Amino acid sequence: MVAQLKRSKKPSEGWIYDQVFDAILEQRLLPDTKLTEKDLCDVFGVSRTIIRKVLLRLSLDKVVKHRPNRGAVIAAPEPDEVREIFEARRLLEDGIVAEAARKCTPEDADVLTDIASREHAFIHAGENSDAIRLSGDFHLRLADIAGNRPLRELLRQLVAQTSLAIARYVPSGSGMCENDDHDRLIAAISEGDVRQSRDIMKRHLTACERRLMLDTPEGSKNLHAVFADVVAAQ
Amino acid sequence: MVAQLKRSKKPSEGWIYDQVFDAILEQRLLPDTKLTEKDLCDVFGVSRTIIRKVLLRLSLDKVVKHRPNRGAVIAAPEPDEVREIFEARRLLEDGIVAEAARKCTPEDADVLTDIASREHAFIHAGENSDAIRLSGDFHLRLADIAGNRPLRELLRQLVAQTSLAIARYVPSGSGMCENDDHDRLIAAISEGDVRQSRDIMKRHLTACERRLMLDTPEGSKNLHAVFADVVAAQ
DNA sequence: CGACGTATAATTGTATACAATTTGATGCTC
DNA sequence: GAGCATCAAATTGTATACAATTATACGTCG
Repeated sequence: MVAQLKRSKKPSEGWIYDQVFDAILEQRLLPDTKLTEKDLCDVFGVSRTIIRKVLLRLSLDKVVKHRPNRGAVIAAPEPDEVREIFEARRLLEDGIVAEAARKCTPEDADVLTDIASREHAFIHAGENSDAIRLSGDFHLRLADIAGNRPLRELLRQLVAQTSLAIARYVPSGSGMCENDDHDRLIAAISEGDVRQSRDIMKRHLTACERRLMLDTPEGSKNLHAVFADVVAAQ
Repeated sequence: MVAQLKRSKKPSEGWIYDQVFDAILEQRLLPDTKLTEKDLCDVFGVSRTIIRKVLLRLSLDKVVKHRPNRGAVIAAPEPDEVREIFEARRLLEDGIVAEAARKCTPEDADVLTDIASREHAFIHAGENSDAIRLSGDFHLRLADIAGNRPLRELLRQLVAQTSLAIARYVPSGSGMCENDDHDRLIAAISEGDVRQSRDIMKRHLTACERRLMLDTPEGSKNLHAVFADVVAAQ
Protein backbone atom coordinates (compact mmCIF):
# COMPACT_ATOMS: atom_id res chain seq x y z
CA MET A 1 0.00 0.00 0.00
CA VAL A 2 2.51 2.62 1.01
CA ALA A 3 5.30 2.00 -1.37
CA GLN A 4 8.08 3.85 0.34
CA LEU A 5 7.90 1.72 3.47
CA LYS A 6 9.20 -1.17 1.44
CA ARG A 7 12.00 0.96 0.04
CA SER A 8 15.06 1.94 1.94
CA LYS A 9 15.75 4.96 -0.23
CA LYS A 10 13.69 8.12 -0.41
CA PRO A 11 11.61 8.58 -3.53
CA SER A 12 12.92 11.23 -5.87
CA GLU A 13 10.99 14.16 -7.28
CA GLY A 14 10.84 12.52 -10.69
CA TRP A 15 9.50 9.28 -9.31
CA ILE A 16 6.77 11.03 -7.33
CA TYR A 17 5.85 13.07 -10.40
CA ASP A 18 5.51 9.86 -12.40
CA GLN A 19 3.33 8.25 -9.73
CA VAL A 20 0.90 11.17 -9.68
CA PHE A 21 0.91 11.49 -13.47
CA ASP A 22 0.22 7.78 -13.87
CA ALA A 23 -2.56 7.96 -11.30
CA ILE A 24 -4.15 10.68 -13.41
CA LEU A 25 -3.71 8.66 -16.61
CA GLU A 26 -5.33 5.65 -14.96
CA GLN A 27 -8.12 7.78 -13.47
CA ARG A 28 -7.25 6.80 -9.93
CA LEU A 29 -7.05 10.53 -9.36
CA LEU A 30 -10.21 12.21 -10.62
CA PRO A 31 -10.90 15.85 -11.53
CA ASP A 32 -11.33 18.26 -8.62
CA THR A 33 -9.50 16.01 -6.18
CA LYS A 34 -7.68 18.24 -3.68
CA LEU A 35 -3.95 17.68 -3.47
CA THR A 36 -2.95 18.88 -0.03
CA GLU A 37 0.77 19.37 0.26
CA LYS A 38 1.01 17.91 3.73
CA ASP A 39 -0.86 14.77 2.72
CA LEU A 40 1.45 14.19 -0.22
CA CYS A 41 4.44 14.76 2.08
CA ASP A 42 3.15 12.05 4.41
CA VAL A 43 2.38 9.65 1.58
CA PHE A 44 5.77 9.90 -0.07
CA GLY A 45 7.87 10.72 2.98
CA VAL A 46 9.52 13.85 1.63
CA SER A 47 9.44 17.51 2.53
CA ARG A 48 7.13 20.11 1.05
CA THR A 49 10.01 21.42 -1.06
CA ILE A 50 9.86 18.30 -3.21
CA ILE A 51 6.08 18.10 -3.31
CA ARG A 52 5.81 21.71 -4.38
CA LYS A 53 8.18 21.09 -7.28
CA VAL A 54 6.06 18.13 -8.36
CA LEU A 55 2.88 20.19 -8.14
CA LEU A 56 4.44 23.01 -10.15
CA ARG A 57 5.41 20.62 -12.93
CA LEU A 58 1.96 19.05 -12.95
CA SER A 59 0.29 22.44 -13.10
CA LEU A 60 2.44 23.40 -16.08
CA ASP A 61 1.27 20.16 -17.70
CA LYS A 62 -2.27 21.47 -17.12
CA VAL A 63 -3.29 18.33 -15.28
CA VAL A 64 -3.27 20.12 -11.94
CA LYS A 65 -4.86 23.48 -11.32
CA HIS A 66 -3.08 25.78 -8.94
CA ARG A 67 -5.26 28.22 -7.01
CA PRO A 68 -3.21 30.90 -5.22
CA ASN A 69 -3.29 30.44 -1.47
CA ARG A 70 -5.94 27.76 -1.88
CA GLY A 71 -3.93 24.77 -2.93
CA ALA A 72 -3.84 22.45 -5.91
CA VAL A 73 -6.57 20.26 -7.36
CA ILE A 74 -6.67 17.79 -10.23
CA ALA A 75 -7.72 19.76 -13.29
CA ALA A 76 -11.29 19.53 -14.52
CA PRO A 77 -11.17 20.78 -18.11
CA GLU A 78 -14.15 22.82 -19.31
CA PRO A 79 -15.95 21.79 -22.51
CA ASP A 80 -14.23 24.48 -24.58
CA GLU A 81 -10.84 23.38 -23.28
CA VAL A 82 -11.64 19.79 -24.20
CA ARG A 83 -12.51 20.85 -27.72
CA GLU A 84 -9.17 22.63 -27.99
CA ILE A 85 -7.40 19.54 -26.68
CA PHE A 86 -8.94 17.37 -29.38
CA GLU A 87 -8.36 19.98 -32.06
CA ALA A 88 -4.71 20.14 -31.05
CA ARG A 89 -4.47 16.36 -31.04
CA ARG A 90 -5.97 16.11 -34.49
CA LEU A 91 -3.36 18.48 -35.87
CA LEU A 92 -0.46 16.97 -33.93
CA GLU A 93 -1.30 13.35 -34.54
CA ASP A 94 -2.06 13.94 -38.18
CA GLY A 95 1.57 14.93 -38.61
CA ILE A 96 2.82 12.27 -36.22
CA VAL A 97 1.00 9.39 -37.84
CA ALA A 98 2.12 10.52 -41.30
CA GLU A 99 5.74 10.54 -40.18
CA ALA A 100 5.29 7.25 -38.34
CA ALA A 101 3.92 5.65 -41.49
CA ARG A 102 7.08 6.73 -43.30
CA LYS A 103 9.51 5.56 -40.64
CA CYS A 104 7.84 2.53 -39.04
CA THR A 105 10.07 -0.55 -38.92
CA PRO A 106 8.79 -4.12 -38.42
CA GLU A 107 10.07 -3.95 -34.84
CA ASP A 108 8.09 -0.76 -34.25
CA ALA A 109 5.00 -2.46 -35.61
CA ASP A 110 5.51 -5.39 -33.26
CA VAL A 111 5.61 -3.06 -30.25
CA LEU A 112 2.42 -1.35 -31.41
CA THR A 113 0.73 -4.71 -31.93
CA ASP A 114 1.73 -5.80 -28.46
CA ILE A 115 0.29 -2.66 -26.89
CA ALA A 116 -2.93 -2.98 -28.87
CA SER A 117 -3.43 -6.62 -27.92
CA ARG A 118 -2.91 -5.95 -24.23
CA GLU A 119 -5.31 -3.05 -24.58
CA HIS A 120 -7.97 -5.38 -26.01
CA ALA A 121 -7.41 -7.81 -23.16
CA PHE A 122 -7.96 -5.14 -20.53
CA ILE A 123 -11.06 -3.78 -22.25
CA HIS A 124 -12.45 -7.32 -22.36
CA ALA A 125 -11.70 -7.77 -18.67
CA GLY A 126 -13.36 -4.45 -17.89
CA GLU A 127 -10.12 -3.09 -16.46
CA ASN A 128 -10.70 0.47 -17.57
CA SER A 129 -7.70 2.06 -15.85
CA ASP A 130 -5.20 -0.16 -17.60
CA ALA A 131 -7.02 0.10 -20.91
CA ILE A 132 -6.95 3.89 -20.83
CA ARG A 133 -3.26 3.91 -19.92
CA LEU A 134 -2.41 1.55 -22.77
CA SER A 135 -4.40 3.61 -25.22
CA GLY A 136 -2.28 6.59 -24.25
CA ASP A 137 0.86 4.49 -24.55
CA PHE A 138 -0.16 3.56 -28.08
CA HIS A 139 -0.46 7.14 -29.20
CA LEU A 140 2.78 8.15 -27.50
CA ARG A 141 4.55 5.21 -29.09
CA LEU A 142 3.54 6.58 -32.48
CA ALA A 143 5.13 9.88 -31.50
CA ASP A 144 8.28 7.98 -30.54
CA ILE A 145 8.38 6.40 -33.98
CA ALA A 146 7.83 9.78 -35.64
CA GLY A 147 10.76 10.98 -33.57
CA ASN A 148 9.94 14.61 -32.82
CA ARG A 149 10.52 15.40 -29.14
CA PRO A 150 8.66 18.71 -28.82
CA LEU A 151 5.59 17.19 -30.43
CA ARG A 152 5.86 14.08 -28.28
CA GLU A 153 6.03 16.15 -25.12
CA LEU A 154 2.92 18.14 -25.99
CA LEU A 155 1.09 14.96 -26.92
CA ARG A 156 2.04 13.47 -23.57
CA GLN A 157 0.32 16.36 -21.83
CA LEU A 158 -2.69 16.22 -24.12
CA VAL A 159 -3.11 12.48 -23.53
CA ALA A 160 -3.23 13.06 -19.79
CA GLN A 161 -5.70 15.91 -20.23
CA THR A 162 -7.78 13.62 -22.43
CA SER A 163 -7.89 11.15 -19.57
CA LEU A 164 -9.28 13.87 -17.32
CA ALA A 165 -11.80 14.85 -19.97
CA ILE A 166 -13.00 11.26 -20.24
CA ALA A 167 -13.28 11.02 -16.47
CA ARG A 168 -15.41 14.11 -16.45
CA TYR A 169 -17.57 13.74 -19.54
CA VAL A 170 -18.12 10.01 -19.99
CA PRO A 171 -20.78 8.46 -17.76
CA SER A 172 -18.89 6.46 -15.15
CA GLY A 173 -20.82 3.27 -15.80
CA SER A 174 -19.98 2.99 -19.49
CA GLY A 175 -16.67 1.24 -20.01
CA MET A 176 -14.37 1.88 -22.94
CA CYS A 177 -16.04 0.75 -26.09
CA GLU A 178 -14.11 -1.86 -28.03
CA ASN A 179 -13.09 -0.95 -31.55
CA ASP A 180 -10.38 -1.85 -34.02
CA ASP A 181 -9.11 1.66 -34.78
CA HIS A 182 -5.67 0.94 -33.37
CA ASP A 183 -5.39 -2.33 -35.26
CA ARG A 184 -6.36 -0.69 -38.53
CA LEU A 185 -3.89 2.08 -37.78
CA ILE A 186 -1.10 -0.47 -37.32
CA ALA A 187 -1.97 -2.07 -40.63
CA ALA A 188 -1.96 1.20 -42.54
CA ILE A 189 1.25 2.39 -40.92
CA SER A 190 3.03 -0.90 -41.52
CA GLU A 191 2.25 -0.60 -45.20
CA GLY A 192 3.52 2.96 -45.22
CA ASP A 193 0.13 4.18 -46.35
CA VAL A 194 0.33 7.78 -45.22
CA ARG A 195 -3.02 8.85 -46.62
CA GLN A 196 -4.98 6.06 -44.98
CA SER A 197 -3.09 6.36 -41.70
CA ARG A 198 -4.02 10.02 -41.46
CA ASP A 199 -7.62 9.28 -42.34
CA ILE A 200 -8.00 6.59 -39.69
CA MET A 201 -6.36 8.74 -37.05
CA LYS A 202 -8.60 11.69 -37.82
CA ARG A 203 -11.75 9.61 -37.59
CA HIS A 204 -10.46 7.85 -34.48
CA LEU A 205 -9.93 11.10 -32.57
CA THR A 206 -13.20 12.58 -33.75
CA ALA A 207 -15.07 9.44 -32.70
CA CYS A 208 -13.38 9.60 -29.30
CA GLU A 209 -14.41 13.23 -28.87
CA ARG A 210 -17.99 12.45 -29.86
CA ARG A 211 -18.29 9.98 -27.03
CA LEU A 212 -17.85 12.83 -24.57
CA MET A 213 -20.95 14.57 -23.32
CA LEU A 214 -19.52 18.03 -23.62
CA ASP A 215 -22.92 19.67 -24.00
CA THR A 216 -24.47 18.19 -20.87
CA PRO A 217 -22.32 19.01 -17.89
CA GLU A 218 -23.17 16.75 -14.99
CA GLY A 219 -22.90 17.29 -11.29
CA SER A 220 -21.74 20.54 -9.83
CA LYS A 221 -19.70 21.42 -12.89
CA ASN A 222 -21.92 24.08 -14.33
CA LEU A 223 -24.29 25.45 -11.74
CA HIS A 224 -25.95 27.78 -14.21
CA ALA A 225 -26.96 24.86 -16.37
CA VAL A 226 -28.03 22.76 -13.41
CA PHE A 227 -30.37 25.44 -12.07
CA ALA A 228 -31.31 26.96 -15.42
CA ASP A 229 -34.90 25.66 -15.22
CA VAL A 230 -35.73 26.71 -11.69
CA VAL A 231 -34.20 30.11 -12.15
CA ALA A 232 -36.05 30.65 -15.41
CA ALA A 233 -39.35 29.51 -13.85
CA GLN A 234 -38.99 31.96 -11.05
CA MET B 1 24.63 51.60 -7.51
CA VAL B 2 22.20 48.94 -6.45
CA ALA B 3 19.18 49.36 -8.64
CA GLN B 4 16.75 47.15 -6.82
CA LEU B 5 16.94 49.19 -3.64
CA LYS B 6 14.90 51.88 -5.38
CA ARG B 7 11.98 49.55 -5.87
CA SER B 8 9.20 49.74 -3.39
CA LYS B 9 7.56 46.42 -4.18
CA LYS B 10 9.16 43.02 -4.63
CA PRO B 11 8.97 41.53 -8.09
CA SER B 12 6.79 38.46 -8.36
CA GLU B 13 7.82 35.09 -9.70
CA GLY B 14 5.79 35.61 -12.87
CA TRP B 15 7.36 38.97 -13.56
CA ILE B 16 10.89 37.64 -13.12
CA TYR B 17 10.04 34.71 -15.38
CA ASP B 18 8.84 37.14 -18.04
CA GLN B 19 11.98 39.24 -17.74
CA VAL B 20 14.26 36.25 -18.25
CA PHE B 21 12.09 34.85 -21.02
CA ASP B 22 12.05 38.21 -22.82
CA ALA B 23 15.79 38.53 -22.40
CA ILE B 24 16.12 35.18 -24.15
CA LEU B 25 13.73 36.21 -26.92
CA GLU B 26 15.69 39.41 -27.47
CA GLN B 27 19.01 37.59 -27.32
CA ARG B 28 20.27 39.63 -24.39
CA LEU B 29 20.81 36.25 -22.77
CA LEU B 30 22.77 33.99 -25.07
CA PRO B 31 23.19 30.20 -25.11
CA ASP B 32 25.46 28.72 -22.43
CA THR B 33 25.17 31.74 -20.14
CA LYS B 34 25.37 30.47 -16.57
CA LEU B 35 22.40 31.42 -14.41
CA THR B 36 23.74 31.37 -10.88
CA GLU B 37 20.93 31.33 -8.34
CA LYS B 38 22.62 33.75 -5.99
CA ASP B 39 23.26 36.27 -8.75
CA LEU B 40 19.63 36.20 -9.83
CA CYS B 41 18.59 36.62 -6.20
CA ASP B 42 20.74 39.74 -5.96
CA VAL B 43 19.51 41.11 -9.28
CA PHE B 44 15.82 40.73 -8.49
CA GLY B 45 15.98 41.03 -4.73
CA VAL B 46 14.15 37.83 -3.87
CA SER B 47 15.08 34.59 -2.16
CA ARG B 48 16.32 31.46 -3.88
CA THR B 49 12.90 29.87 -3.43
CA ILE B 50 11.47 32.21 -6.05
CA ILE B 51 14.44 32.02 -8.37
CA ARG B 52 14.39 28.24 -8.31
CA LYS B 53 10.73 28.20 -9.32
CA VAL B 54 11.54 30.50 -12.23
CA LEU B 55 14.44 28.30 -13.30
CA LEU B 56 12.28 25.19 -13.11
CA ARG B 57 9.65 26.75 -15.36
CA LEU B 58 12.29 27.91 -17.83
CA SER B 59 13.89 24.48 -17.93
CA LEU B 60 10.51 22.89 -18.67
CA ASP B 61 10.22 25.40 -21.52
CA LYS B 62 13.54 24.00 -22.74
CA VAL B 63 15.12 27.45 -22.84
CA VAL B 64 17.22 26.71 -19.77
CA LYS B 65 19.18 23.54 -19.23
CA HIS B 66 19.33 22.21 -15.73
CA ARG B 67 22.45 20.25 -14.82
CA PRO B 68 22.11 18.40 -11.48
CA ASN B 69 24.30 19.94 -8.80
CA ARG B 70 25.93 22.13 -11.42
CA GLY B 71 23.40 24.86 -11.92
CA ALA B 72 21.39 26.20 -14.82
CA VAL B 73 22.54 27.62 -18.14
CA ILE B 74 20.72 29.13 -21.10
CA ALA B 75 20.02 26.27 -23.46
CA ALA B 76 22.20 25.81 -26.53
CA PRO B 77 20.14 23.59 -28.84
CA GLU B 78 22.10 21.04 -30.85
CA PRO B 79 21.61 20.91 -34.62
CA ASP B 80 19.32 17.87 -34.41
CA GLU B 81 17.18 19.63 -31.81
CA VAL B 82 16.95 22.68 -34.04
CA ARG B 83 15.71 20.51 -36.89
CA GLU B 84 13.03 19.07 -34.64
CA ILE B 85 12.05 22.56 -33.54
CA PHE B 86 11.51 23.67 -37.13
CA GLU B 87 9.77 20.45 -38.05
CA ALA B 88 7.41 20.94 -35.13
CA ARG B 89 6.85 24.56 -36.10
CA ARG B 90 6.05 23.64 -39.69
CA LEU B 91 3.38 21.22 -38.53
CA LEU B 92 1.99 23.51 -35.83
CA GLU B 93 1.97 26.68 -37.85
CA ASP B 94 0.53 24.97 -40.90
CA GLY B 95 -2.55 24.24 -38.83
CA ILE B 96 -2.45 27.60 -37.08
CA VAL B 97 -2.19 29.69 -40.21
CA ALA B 98 -4.97 27.71 -41.88
CA GLU B 99 -7.27 28.35 -38.94
CA ALA B 100 -6.17 31.98 -38.76
CA ALA B 101 -7.03 32.45 -42.43
CA ARG B 102 -10.54 31.18 -41.68
CA LYS B 103 -11.09 33.31 -38.59
CA CYS B 104 -9.11 36.49 -39.24
CA THR B 105 -11.16 39.68 -38.79
CA PRO B 106 -10.19 43.09 -40.20
CA GLU B 107 -9.14 44.13 -36.67
CA ASP B 108 -6.90 41.07 -36.42
CA ALA B 109 -5.33 41.99 -39.75
CA ASP B 110 -4.68 45.52 -38.50
CA VAL B 111 -2.82 44.20 -35.47
CA LEU B 112 -0.72 41.94 -37.68
CA THR B 113 0.02 44.82 -40.04
CA ASP B 114 1.09 46.99 -37.13
CA ILE B 115 3.47 44.33 -35.83
CA ALA B 116 4.93 43.75 -39.28
CA SER B 117 5.51 47.45 -39.92
CA ARG B 118 7.26 47.95 -36.58
CA GLU B 119 9.29 44.86 -37.38
CA HIS B 120 10.40 46.41 -40.68
CA ALA B 121 11.35 49.62 -38.90
CA PHE B 122 13.56 47.81 -36.41
CA ILE B 123 15.23 45.73 -39.11
CA HIS B 124 15.93 48.94 -41.02
CA ALA B 125 17.39 50.53 -37.90
CA GLY B 126 19.50 47.45 -37.29
CA GLU B 127 17.83 46.84 -33.92
CA ASN B 128 18.02 43.10 -34.05
CA SER B 129 16.73 42.36 -30.56
CA ASP B 130 13.48 44.17 -31.11
CA ALA B 131 13.09 42.81 -34.62
CA ILE B 132 13.46 39.24 -33.39
CA ARG B 133 11.00 39.81 -30.58
CA LEU B 134 8.43 41.29 -32.97
CA SER B 135 8.87 38.44 -35.39
CA GLY B 136 8.00 36.07 -32.55
CA ASP B 137 5.06 38.28 -31.59
CA PHE B 138 3.77 38.04 -35.15
CA HIS B 139 3.73 34.25 -35.13
CA LEU B 140 2.18 34.11 -31.66
CA ARG B 141 -0.49 36.57 -32.71
CA LEU B 142 -1.46 34.20 -35.50
CA ALA B 143 -1.85 31.49 -32.87
CA ASP B 144 -4.06 33.86 -30.87
CA ILE B 145 -6.26 34.37 -33.92
CA ALA B 146 -6.43 30.61 -34.49
CA GLY B 147 -7.51 30.38 -30.88
CA ASN B 148 -6.05 27.09 -29.69
CA ARG B 149 -4.34 27.46 -26.32
CA PRO B 150 -2.31 24.23 -26.15
CA LEU B 151 -0.88 24.91 -29.61
CA ARG B 152 -0.17 28.52 -28.72
CA GLU B 153 1.70 27.50 -25.61
CA LEU B 154 3.93 25.05 -27.48
CA LEU B 155 4.56 27.64 -30.19
CA ARG B 156 5.57 30.14 -27.50
CA GLN B 157 8.25 27.73 -26.34
CA LEU B 158 9.36 26.92 -29.85
CA VAL B 159 9.66 30.59 -30.75
CA ALA B 160 11.99 31.14 -27.80
CA GLN B 161 14.00 28.08 -28.73
CA THR B 162 14.20 29.41 -32.27
CA SER B 163 15.68 32.60 -30.89
CA LEU B 164 18.36 30.54 -29.16
CA ALA B 165 18.99 28.60 -32.36
CA ILE B 166 19.44 31.84 -34.30
CA ALA B 167 21.76 33.19 -31.62
CA ARG B 168 23.84 30.08 -31.91
CA TYR B 169 23.82 29.36 -35.61
CA VAL B 170 23.60 32.74 -37.33
CA PRO B 171 26.77 34.86 -37.42
CA SER B 172 26.22 37.73 -35.00
CA GLY B 173 27.27 40.35 -37.52
CA SER B 174 24.62 39.48 -40.07
CA GLY B 175 21.43 41.25 -39.14
CA MET B 176 18.00 39.88 -39.86
CA CYS B 177 17.51 39.85 -43.57
CA GLU B 178 14.59 41.92 -44.73
CA ASN B 179 11.84 40.07 -46.58
CA ASP B 180 8.12 40.43 -47.17
CA ASP B 181 7.03 37.00 -45.96
CA HIS B 182 4.97 38.42 -43.13
CA ASP B 183 3.32 40.98 -45.39
CA ARG B 184 2.39 38.37 -47.97
CA LEU B 185 1.10 36.20 -45.14
CA ILE B 186 -1.16 39.01 -43.94
CA ALA B 187 -2.51 39.49 -47.45
CA ALA B 188 -3.28 35.80 -47.93
CA ILE B 189 -4.85 35.45 -44.49
CA SER B 190 -6.97 38.56 -44.91
CA GLU B 191 -8.42 37.11 -48.09
CA GLY B 192 -9.12 33.85 -46.32
CA ASP B 193 -6.87 32.05 -48.77
CA VAL B 194 -6.04 28.97 -46.71
CA ARG B 195 -4.02 27.23 -49.37
CA GLN B 196 -1.75 30.16 -50.09
CA SER B 197 -1.37 31.04 -46.41
CA ARG B 198 -0.14 27.55 -45.67
CA ASP B 199 2.21 27.64 -48.62
CA ILE B 200 3.78 30.96 -47.62
CA MET B 201 4.18 29.86 -44.02
CA LYS B 202 5.84 26.61 -45.02
CA ARG B 203 8.33 28.37 -47.29
CA HIS B 204 8.90 31.08 -44.68
CA LEU B 205 9.88 28.60 -41.97
CA THR B 206 12.01 26.55 -44.30
CA ALA B 207 13.82 29.68 -45.50
CA CYS B 208 14.42 30.71 -41.90
CA GLU B 209 15.85 27.27 -41.08
CA ARG B 210 18.12 27.42 -44.12
CA ARG B 211 19.73 30.61 -42.86
CA LEU B 212 21.11 28.76 -39.84
CA MET B 213 24.60 27.37 -39.90
CA LEU B 214 27.16 26.08 -37.45
CA ASP B 215 28.91 28.90 -35.66
CA THR B 216 30.52 29.62 -32.33
CA PRO B 217 28.16 31.38 -29.99
CA GLU B 218 29.50 34.49 -28.36
CA GLY B 219 29.46 34.85 -24.59
CA SER B 220 26.81 37.05 -23.00
CA LYS B 221 27.24 39.88 -20.58
CA ASN B 222 26.84 39.41 -16.88
CA LEU B 223 23.35 39.24 -15.43
CA HIS B 224 23.41 42.69 -13.82
CA ALA B 225 24.12 44.29 -17.17
CA VAL B 226 21.47 42.25 -18.96
CA PHE B 227 18.76 43.23 -16.48
CA ALA B 228 19.99 46.71 -15.61
CA ASP B 229 17.30 48.46 -17.62
CA VAL B 230 14.25 46.52 -16.57
CA VAL B 231 15.20 46.55 -12.90
CA ALA B 232 15.84 50.27 -12.93
CA ALA B 233 12.66 50.97 -14.87
CA GLN B 234 10.38 49.02 -12.57
C1' DC C 1 57.28 23.54 -14.58
C1' DG C 2 53.41 20.55 -14.53
C1' DA C 3 50.52 16.91 -12.39
C1' DC C 4 48.23 15.52 -8.55
C1' DG C 5 45.88 15.58 -4.03
C1' DT C 6 44.04 18.03 -0.44
C1' DA C 7 41.78 21.86 1.74
C1' DT C 8 38.70 25.60 1.19
C1' DA C 9 35.27 28.27 -0.91
C1' DA C 10 31.23 28.50 -3.66
C1' DT C 11 27.05 26.55 -5.27
C1' DT C 12 23.21 23.61 -5.33
C1' DG C 13 19.71 20.36 -2.87
C1' DT C 14 16.64 19.65 0.92
C1' DA C 15 14.34 20.49 5.18
C1' DT C 16 12.42 23.49 8.27
C1' DA C 17 10.93 27.83 10.49
C1' DC C 18 8.09 31.59 10.16
C1' DA C 19 4.66 34.78 7.89
C1' DA C 20 0.42 35.41 5.30
C1' DT C 21 -3.86 33.71 4.00
C1' DT C 22 -7.78 30.93 4.04
C1' DT C 23 -10.98 27.76 6.22
C1' DG C 24 -13.88 26.42 9.80
C1' DA C 25 -15.80 26.95 14.43
C1' DT C 26 -17.59 29.45 18.19
C1' DG C 27 -20.42 32.57 20.24
C1' DC C 28 -22.92 36.90 20.11
C1' DT C 29 -26.85 39.73 18.62
C1' DC C 30 -31.40 40.19 17.32
C1' DG D 1 -32.62 29.84 15.01
C1' DA D 2 -30.57 32.87 11.24
C1' DG D 3 -27.07 36.18 10.38
C1' DC D 4 -22.73 38.02 11.39
C1' DA D 5 -18.32 39.11 13.68
C1' DT D 6 -14.37 37.18 15.78
C1' DC D 7 -11.06 33.80 16.91
C1' DA D 8 -8.52 29.33 16.22
C1' DA D 9 -6.76 25.82 13.22
C1' DA D 10 -5.12 24.46 8.98
C1' DT D 11 -2.87 25.43 4.70
C1' DT D 12 -0.05 27.80 1.60
C1' DG D 13 3.91 31.30 0.50
C1' DT D 14 8.52 32.76 1.40
C1' DA D 15 12.92 32.98 3.56
C1' DT D 16 16.56 30.83 5.68
C1' DA D 17 19.46 27.24 7.80
C1' DC D 18 21.95 23.27 7.01
C1' DA D 19 23.70 19.25 4.21
C1' DA D 20 25.66 17.52 0.00
C1' DT D 21 28.13 18.36 -4.01
C1' DT D 22 31.07 20.71 -7.08
C1' DA D 23 34.55 24.16 -8.29
C1' DT D 24 38.75 26.50 -7.10
C1' DA D 25 43.12 27.55 -4.94
C1' DC D 26 47.21 26.04 -3.10
C1' DG D 27 51.02 23.31 -1.82
C1' DT D 28 53.58 19.20 -2.47
C1' DC D 29 55.82 15.90 -5.17
C1' DG D 30 57.86 14.19 -9.22
